[in-house]
Amino acid sequence: MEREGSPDLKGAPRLARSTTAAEVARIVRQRILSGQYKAGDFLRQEALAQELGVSRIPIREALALLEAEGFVVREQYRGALIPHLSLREVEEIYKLRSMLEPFLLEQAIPKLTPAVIAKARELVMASRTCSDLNEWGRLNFQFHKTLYAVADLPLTMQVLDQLLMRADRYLRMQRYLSAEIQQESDQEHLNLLDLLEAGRNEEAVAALRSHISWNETDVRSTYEAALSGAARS
Amino acid sequence: MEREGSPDLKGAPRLARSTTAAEVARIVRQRILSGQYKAGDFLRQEALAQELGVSRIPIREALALLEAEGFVVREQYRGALIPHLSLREVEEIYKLRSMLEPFLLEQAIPKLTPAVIAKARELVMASRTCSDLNEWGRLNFQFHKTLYAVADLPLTMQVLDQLLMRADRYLRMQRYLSAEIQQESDQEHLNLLDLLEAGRNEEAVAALRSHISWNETDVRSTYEAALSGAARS
DNA sequence: CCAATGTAGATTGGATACAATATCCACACA
DNA sequence: TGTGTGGATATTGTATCCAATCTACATTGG
Repeated sequence: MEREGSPDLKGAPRLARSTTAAEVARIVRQRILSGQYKAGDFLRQEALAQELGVSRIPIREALALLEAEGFVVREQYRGALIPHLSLREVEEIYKLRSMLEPFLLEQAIPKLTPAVIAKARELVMASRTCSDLNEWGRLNFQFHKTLYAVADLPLTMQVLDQLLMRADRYLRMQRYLSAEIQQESDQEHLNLLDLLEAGRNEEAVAALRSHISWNETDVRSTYEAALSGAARS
Repeated sequence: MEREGSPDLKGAPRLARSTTAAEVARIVRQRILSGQYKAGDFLRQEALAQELGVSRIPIREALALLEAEGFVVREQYRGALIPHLSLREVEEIYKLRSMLEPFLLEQAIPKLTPAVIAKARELVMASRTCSDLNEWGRLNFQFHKTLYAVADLPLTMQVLDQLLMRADRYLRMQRYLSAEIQQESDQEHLNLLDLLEAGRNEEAVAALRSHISWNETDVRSTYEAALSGAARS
């Protein structure tokens, strides 16, 4: 009977789930992103196993996955540690995004169809009336990925995916402090779509660059404000 | 007694090994690169476990690692499959390298010291007198990574690391057909170091771009030659 | 009082055995 | 010839056990 919201995987639907490890990774990832698990915490295998109703084996595979994604750092015989956010990492993430995303957009533009742009516009509209933090982040991802997908560059997309997931930890921090940034972001997305529809491609790529750059500025200032608020190294 | 060369991990030295899974991943990765395991093959857990003298637990974690690195694709209830090489992936790898590596070199240049350049020169020299294929690839990696390391951009380096490992599968294919490409590559590396030492930084970055571009041309032509040799899709 | 040492509990890493589930393949059958 | 069914095979996951190691705390010596 109990199904939705229950963390127990035993009763989870057999369909719509690849492996238990992947599902565990998904749940733990969400919890790290949502702040339920905090930086500096160790993820205890036994505790996770009991809470999710699975054995330690898939937990360990999930932790391996999350390590590859940068969500935890595993130290031998000590456990899986959630790393602290760092300004250095923000700078790297945004530098890499500003290299990858304009490239992806450029490659995508010749293959863009009205249907793709319509789909992207739908995602922005949904994001504007979205109050849930997790959902907003997901829609944000989907927007970018929808546009880039037509470029058909799976490896590049895979690299970007991991960057966006990492960036999400910082984006969420920002959301706690200022909410109108979301509106600005959505507006910039719409503007980008308008430019693409009008065939003003170079301006669109420039707008994307500027969008990413502004995002970085926001995240950085939020990060620094958070640091000055709480005494930290 | 038996130690060197034995694939059995039971008797491996306790030092210089983090976890069994990481060691298994390292061995399997080498075997994929060296062609001992071929594209299209499935890696069987039980077979690997028996051959390496470990249980299937670390094997499974190793396969998870290798999947994150793109060396295998795991299909549920079917196993870990070594993916075929593809021209599309070559193009993506080299496009990404040509974005990341010049950036890394630019960031590294202000921090380069004579000691670092000397270390890099040593690596090229060693690579010139190196007959072993595995060793040559390792030296090649080390050369690039030594220069970039001083930029102190760990995330970018991690991304590049995975790209270089993937690229290695294609580089090795090339080596089977033409050996003098190695000499050319070494020469270009030396040239790059000369430019850096002379402080001709922009020329050095340009030389790196050209080096990567030439590499791609070589790999592509080798790939296409191999395809025309063996009938394939 | 403080530092070094030592010991006990907790935790990870790994082995083994076993159950459940899905895939693959060969063989019987229409 | 084409099809489908059952067993062999392989992966996925569970349960249990043990060794290696880390952490915290207590003890001891100065």
